[in-house]
Amino acid sequence: MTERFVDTYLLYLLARASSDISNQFHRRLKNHSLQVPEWRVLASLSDGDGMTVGELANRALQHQPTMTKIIDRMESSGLVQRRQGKPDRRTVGVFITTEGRRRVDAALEDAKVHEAEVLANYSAAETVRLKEMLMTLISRNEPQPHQD
Amino acid sequence: MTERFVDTYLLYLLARASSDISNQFHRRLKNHSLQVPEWRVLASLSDGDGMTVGELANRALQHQPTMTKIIDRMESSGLVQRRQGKPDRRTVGVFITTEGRRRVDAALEDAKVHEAEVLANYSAAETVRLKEMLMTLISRNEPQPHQD
DNA sequence: AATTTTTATATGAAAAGGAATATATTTCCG
DNA sequence: CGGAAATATATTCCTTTTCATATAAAAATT
Repeated sequence: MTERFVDTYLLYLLARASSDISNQFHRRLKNHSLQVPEWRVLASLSDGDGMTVGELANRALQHQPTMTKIIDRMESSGLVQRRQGKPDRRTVGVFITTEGRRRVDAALEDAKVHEAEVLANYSAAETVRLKEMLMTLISRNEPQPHQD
Repeated sequence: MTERFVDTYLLYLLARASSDISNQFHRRLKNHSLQVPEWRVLASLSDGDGMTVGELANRALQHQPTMTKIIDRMESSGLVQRRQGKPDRRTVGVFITTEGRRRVDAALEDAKVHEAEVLANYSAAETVRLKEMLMTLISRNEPQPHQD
């Protein structure tokens, strides 16, 4: 078993940790009859009062045209609703429906349980430390507004 | 700006950090005329002597049928080559070609430079600590062999 | 105020991905 | 040994994503 470049490459470690642990949870989503993009949208909408398509795309780490289509499908299946809200009439507000909320609530509980399991071997202090490191990494690497 | 569930959710922090930082690097890949899956495969193959399709799928965090198709495309464009190697004749070895190596070498240098930039504000000790935490997280959450 | 530039969302064609399954080979176990 | 189960890869069909661009509204410029 040779030592390979990617084994200590930060981007690989992040991608592998994210992928492995997310996949664990995604298997549980089946119990809630939710697809991954649906979960991401509903979780984002769960504790605010609506977001625009663009905000959702950013939150759910998707491109904007992808999010438009995800919202199309979720609107068809009654999980969310589009509604003009803001004075800026270019934006489109997306709101969770009663049915959407019903479906996401159980998944949210499951997410908290799953997170606790993942962190079961960590002390509270270690958990905080881990999350702080990730938040620092994120804030230091926020996407720059596009420029050529 | 309300505090939302996902803002402190471990899976979200991992996905966001991975996504933001990976996207930074993926923009640089264009300079090397490499697509993301091509980069992942070539980086995986760069310092060994061939891997099977299954090993590559695992390394590159892709499903096996997806990897089969990635290899199809990369073989067409001359970056890798399929070759039976092992005694187990079910497996198919994938090897980097001279052209593949030529293309990946510059990208590898760039990856190291980029990683150094991302970690510029971290001391050596902090860098080690961050990577160790990720490696621990990974080893504690390795995918279990499938069972029903 | 009219024109240009930027920003937010949507659309359409092409590419990629995913789930289920087929095929070939190997391993397991009576 | 011989058949059943398991494993590695490929294939098929269908869904989703991506890239480029269109459209509409707002902001900036003159």
